[in-house]
This record gives sequence, C-alpha cells and structure tokens, in this order.
Amino acid sequence: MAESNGASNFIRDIVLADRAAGKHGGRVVTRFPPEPNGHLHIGHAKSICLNFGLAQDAPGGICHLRFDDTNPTTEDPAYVRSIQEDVRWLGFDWGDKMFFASDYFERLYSFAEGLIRKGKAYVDSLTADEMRSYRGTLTEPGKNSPYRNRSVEENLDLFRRMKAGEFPDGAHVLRAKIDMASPNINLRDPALYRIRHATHYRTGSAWCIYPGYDFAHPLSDAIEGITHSICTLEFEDHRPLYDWVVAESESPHRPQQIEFARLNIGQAVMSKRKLLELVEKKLVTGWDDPRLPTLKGLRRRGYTPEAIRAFCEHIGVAKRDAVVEMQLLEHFIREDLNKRSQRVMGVLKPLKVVIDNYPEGASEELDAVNNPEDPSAGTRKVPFARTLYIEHDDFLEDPPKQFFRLAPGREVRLRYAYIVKCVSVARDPRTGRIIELRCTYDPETRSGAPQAQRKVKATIHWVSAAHAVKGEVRLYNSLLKTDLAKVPPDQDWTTYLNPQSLEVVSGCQVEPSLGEARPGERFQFERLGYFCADPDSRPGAPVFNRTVSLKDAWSRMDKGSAGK
RNA sequence: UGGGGGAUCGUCUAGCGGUAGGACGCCAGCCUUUGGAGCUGGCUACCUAGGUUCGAUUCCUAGUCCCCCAGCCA
Repeated sequence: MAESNGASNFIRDIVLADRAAGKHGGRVVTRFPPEPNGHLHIGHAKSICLNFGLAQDAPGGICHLRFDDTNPTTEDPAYVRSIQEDVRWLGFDWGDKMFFASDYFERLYSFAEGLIRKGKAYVDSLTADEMRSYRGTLTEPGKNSPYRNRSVEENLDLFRRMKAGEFPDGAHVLRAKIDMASPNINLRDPALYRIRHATHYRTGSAWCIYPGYDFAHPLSDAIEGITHSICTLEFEDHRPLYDWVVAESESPHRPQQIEFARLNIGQAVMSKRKLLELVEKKLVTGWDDPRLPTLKGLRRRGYTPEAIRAFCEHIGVAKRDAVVEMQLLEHFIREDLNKRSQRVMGVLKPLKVVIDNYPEGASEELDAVNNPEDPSAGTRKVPFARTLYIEHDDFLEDPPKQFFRLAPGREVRLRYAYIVKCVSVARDPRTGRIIELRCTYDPETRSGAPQAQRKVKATIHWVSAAHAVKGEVRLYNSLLKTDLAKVPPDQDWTTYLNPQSLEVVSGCQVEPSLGEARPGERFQFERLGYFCADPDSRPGAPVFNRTVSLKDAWSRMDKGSAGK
C-alpha cells in the first residue's frame, strides 16, 4: 500500500488529538464513499489519499471503500469496477472492507420505521413544487405541510404501501420532522425516502423506495463504525442533520463529520457534470482522454500514481477555497519521471541531414546513457550513419543572438555522437521550404574519445534515417482557454475549449528500440519531454502521448522576444 | 437579506502572543555532451479599521470581500 509522508493538516491534527484522548477507543476508521455514477478524477484522488492516508497513519487504522449507491437512476456497475480499478492503481487497498449503501437498504428501512414510530418522521403527499414553496426561502421560514400531523399509524401504513409499490413516483415522500422554521434549510423537514420505480443495479426490483444521501450516509457511517467521516465543504450545512440522524438512530457509534475544501485545478475540467458533457458530446475521445484530469486520463497521459500521491500530499488540506495551478501537478510528474524514466531520442519534426564526409553505406553503434539520474540503468547502443534526422526546430537559417543550435556555418554536438558543422542548406525550389542540410563531421570528436572535450554551444538529438522507426506523437495543451471559474454562468462553457488542446504529429522518427514500445511504457525523449506509449500503438508503429514537456529555457526566451 | 464557512507571497500551504517558514512559479548566477537535472542567491504576503498587550497573523470589536445552502442529486 502507498505510504504517506504525514504532512500535517487540520484533519490529521483532529484525528491525532482524538487518538490521544482515546476517543472511539483510539481507533481510526475512515471511508471513501464514491457514488458509482462517474469515473474518478484528481479531486477524488485528494480525498482518497486523505482518507486512506489517515487510516494508514493510525495503528490498526482502516479505510473502507463504500459505494454510495442510493440513486438507481444514475448508477452503473461499470462505474463500480472502474472506481475499484482506479483506487487500486493509485496505490490503495481496502482489504475486505468494500461496502455498498444498497446492502443496508433493509436496515435503513427499519431505522425509518423507527423514526416514524417515534413521531420523528412522516409521509408527506405534497408535490415537489408544493414542497418547494412550503420550504420558504433563505430569509423567510417555511410552513408546515398539511400532512405533517398524520398519525403514526397512518404514516406507517402509507410508508409500507410506498414500499409495496402502491404509489407512483413522486406521490409521497418520507420526511424527517424537524423544524420548518429553521434558519438552516437542511433542517426544514428534509426528505428521507422517495419513490422511484427503477431497477437498481444491485438490488434489482426489490425496492421502489430509496433513501436519500442525508439519511443513508450518516447511517452507513454509523453501521460501519466510521470514526471520522470526511467530506467536502458543501456538506458543512448538513452536519446538524447528519448528527440528528445518527442520534435518532440510537447507534452506539457516533462518527464525526469533518469538512475540507475540494480540489480545484486551474484550466482543468473537474466537475462530474462537465466531464460527462465532454464525453457525451464527443468533445474528447472518452473518459480516458489524456486531456482530462480523470485518473484514467492521467494514466493514459503517462502520469504515475506516485506523482499524483505526492501532489495530493503537497497541496495540503484546509477549509479555504483554493485553485491549484496546473504547474504544480506538472512539477510532481517531472520530478518522478526525471528519476525513473529511460532516455531515448526521438525527432518530432524531422529535418534530413547528410554528413558529407561520413562514408557512404557505413554505420556504427554509439553508447548512450539510459538515465543520467540512475547509473544502474546502464547504457544502450544507438546506430549512427551518414543520413540522419534532426529536429526541425533545432535549425535556423538566420538565428537570433540567443539561439545556440544549428545554423549555416555553425557547429553543434549530436548527442552521444560527433560534432557536426552545417555547410549548406537545400530547399524545395517550388516552395522554398528547407528540405535538407549538408554537414561535415569531425571524426575526432566522437563521444568518449580523447578529443571529444571540445566545447560547442549546443547538443541536439537525432536519429539515423535508415534505422529509425516512424511513429505518431500526440501533444497536449490545456483543454480550456481560461479558468472555468471566470466563465459567466449564462455562457456556454464549451466555447472556451482550446482548439489546440490536441496536436497530432505524425511522421515522427524515433530510435529503433521504440518500435516495440508497449502501451503504458514511459520514456524521456531527450530535450523534449516525457512520453508514454499509447494503447493505439502497433508493433513498428508506436504512438506516444506527451505527458509533459521538459522545462525549456529557450522557448521562454523565444516567447519573451517574440514581440520585438 | 437568514444560516453555515473562509480570508497569509502570483499560486498552494505552515503558524496557535515573541524575528512570518516551506513548496510551486519567477529572476540572476554556477554547472552541464539534454537550453533537462542539480547547485547558489534573490523576489513578493498576514483583507480593513479600531482596541487589549511590553509585544497581535494569532485575542476582542466593528466592517469589507469570497464561497456554500431554497433536489424527491450526492
């Protein structure tokens, strides 16, 4: 199971204090309670890391995986499988503690009848619209429903008949009898059960009434002996109701609800509703589109669970609304991949180079370091020959002062190979486009040779034309042109999608070993970034997703002077 | 407007009456056969106004601004 480094936060402090005080017998039991109606995203990862992390920190602590499946109309077993897969991938283990709120339906129903017997719940027969108007507003108190004083017998009878399926959807609802004048709207007789003639993916047609969140959640926590029930800020108002339900259930367990601020990331789509919209309108390729902050998307993009966990640990846990910059997430994946990824050379936009003084038909194998950060990763051989491809961006016919790379008459080192000098430029007579460079090489400067020490301003990557494998590279940019928080609510947010979020580069030339790259394998393409082989790869025709670029001092300078 | 929360560098976050710290980012330099990595140095913050105190980001008072709540969603 993933380790946690124990960065302090206010929730950890509460748990620590509770343990020290012997509250809950010193035990720590948390839960991660997703509704199986969507796929997990990085925001869920924050909650997962928090809940599982808290449990790991405590001796004997445990974190349950509980599916909060109380709404049959939106839930699907495919999501249950997906969520389990993603939590495991992130590096957490719930052991045998996987539960479903739907498994508690029978007990929840009994609790509800108990509430009715105590006169703490009643069947209301107002329509949804009527109920809304009876509820009052933020500033005016609500009014009691005319059905509020039904007798216990009548309520019991009606509730049982609701369960038996005698009424259509919406005909009645079971409500808690609390206080229609409460300044907290959640306490104005909240709905506990609604009629829904729908097939539930787990209980089938056994039920036609389903408990709501405010009833099922606290009770599920109590049933499971949850000690700390951690949720997001919007449920803060529900806490009095949560406590009311637990107290009325007379459960010996009194879980404590604690709220924290959900994760927001600038220029990322994080809401379930919007993610669904993107997928359904086919504005992205699917839930695993690498532009999405879903766990599946991040995985396909090449993110590691370790990087995501490190990110979640470092963003902290607090109560103030916050928007974390995407650069922070990128920092953690770079940091992780820098240490562990194999270096390779790949040319995205090839420019042909012929080494005039290199013997025709000859070739040699040069030693390349697999990972300068990890000597144990060893070396590999890369083939060198007379005709090469270099990155088109590494050549400029009329270079500005700051440009260190190849230009007419200039020298650069070819990584792991020789120093070459550009002697001429060939262009397409029709389009004027540069199609080929002629260079000469200095045989004395082969990497590792005594004369190789000669300094040149730059080292560039390359591949041998005869040996290279053709591949496709997918470059990703922000899916959004702006932070969603800045988009006026009356506007269609999808008009802010970045048309350049995906750039497919075909005709890339990569070093031979990459022809057989397996989906999910990660590499650093030297000088370019980290790349991950996509499932669309075929033998001899690899496809790579750019996880994140390397930091690039030149592109920053280039942009900085673009206005001049 | 009722209720519930929250305000600390550009962005996250620490602090619990005693020099406001860390990370990302940015800037400068060193180093470098990745303009990567690494190293060094620098940058910028306590919402406002009063009060208590020898001393306030912290305590008190009054404001200001931001977020959430009127689903038979979670």
